Amino acid sequence: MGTKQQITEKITALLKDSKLSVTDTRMKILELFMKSNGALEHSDIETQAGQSFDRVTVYRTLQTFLDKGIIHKIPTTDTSVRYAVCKSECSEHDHHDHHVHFKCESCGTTTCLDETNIPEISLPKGYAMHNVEVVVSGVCKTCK
Amino acid sequence: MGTKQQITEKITALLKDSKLSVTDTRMKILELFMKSNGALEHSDIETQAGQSFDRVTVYRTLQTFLDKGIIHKIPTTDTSVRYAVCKSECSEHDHHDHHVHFKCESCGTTTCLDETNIPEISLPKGYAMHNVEVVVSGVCKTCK
DNA sequence: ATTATTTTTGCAACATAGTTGCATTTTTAT
DNA sequence: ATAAAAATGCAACTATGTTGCAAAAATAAT
Repeated sequence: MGTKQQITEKITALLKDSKLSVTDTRMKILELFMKSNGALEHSDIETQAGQSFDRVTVYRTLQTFLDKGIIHKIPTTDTSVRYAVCKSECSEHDHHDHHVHFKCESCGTTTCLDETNIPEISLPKGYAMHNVEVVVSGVCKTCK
Repeated sequence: MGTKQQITEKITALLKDSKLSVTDTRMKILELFMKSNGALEHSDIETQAGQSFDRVTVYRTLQTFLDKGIIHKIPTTDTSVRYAVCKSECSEHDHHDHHVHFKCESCGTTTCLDETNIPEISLPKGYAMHNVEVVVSGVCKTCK
């Protein structure tokens, strides 16, 4: 995991690589993502960060991270929007998260199963495929 | 597709099979689903039905249909919730929609590709799978 | 067919989620 | 150290979803 300072350095580097200003909000939110073993939604961030920053700032920060390919959204069947940090292969203009997302019905956590590949899906004639999202629900390793 | 009256009879039968009272709202909303070739979200229903019924009634009707296995939700990466009618194999207690959902980036329509099966996905050790959701995005047959 | 019971609907009020404009503050560049 | 650019916080607003309760409609019983 690394020391507090190592994480700080890593986050700073990530922001600079993405040509983003290094601000307290961005640092703290990225830190939350790094620490968390699952995906976060807006409300998680507000809760876990205390009352330290404005709702609007959180919305804008998440949007910025999305734009830069630092985080990605995970599809859900409710109104929540879940975000997770992207693997290094993702970039601003070449965004792909071809891994399986797993939602645990017991603890509610959503995680990215980075090792688990998505098998080929053959669409009917006439359909062009750009992206595939897979969300598996069940019981995770920890809850079992 | 059938005449107006045939559709009405079909919908009435569907409601009675699900042990639901036959009401104007439920008839009209189910008719919208039947007519639509794609998934609908709450706002679509309110728009397409005119101002004829209350927001709250629409929410409650959709929830009822979900409970009875008449419709199912489709995962999205935004805050919208999309619904589509279930195939006949679905029932109240045995709900499964093991087909691929396709979201067209051009026309925005989400459709169920009932013929397209979801391939096996092997999860890491320790994970138990209950359900799989697949959403493919790209360009649909019509828009191509 | 009429009435009684149950269910559904619509309204009001509320709660949560997300957006926009603008002034102030912070960050970065000079 | 200062100027320019970017990010933040606040206020106000829009959209989305929920709950309780009384009125209306649908089903069941007589």
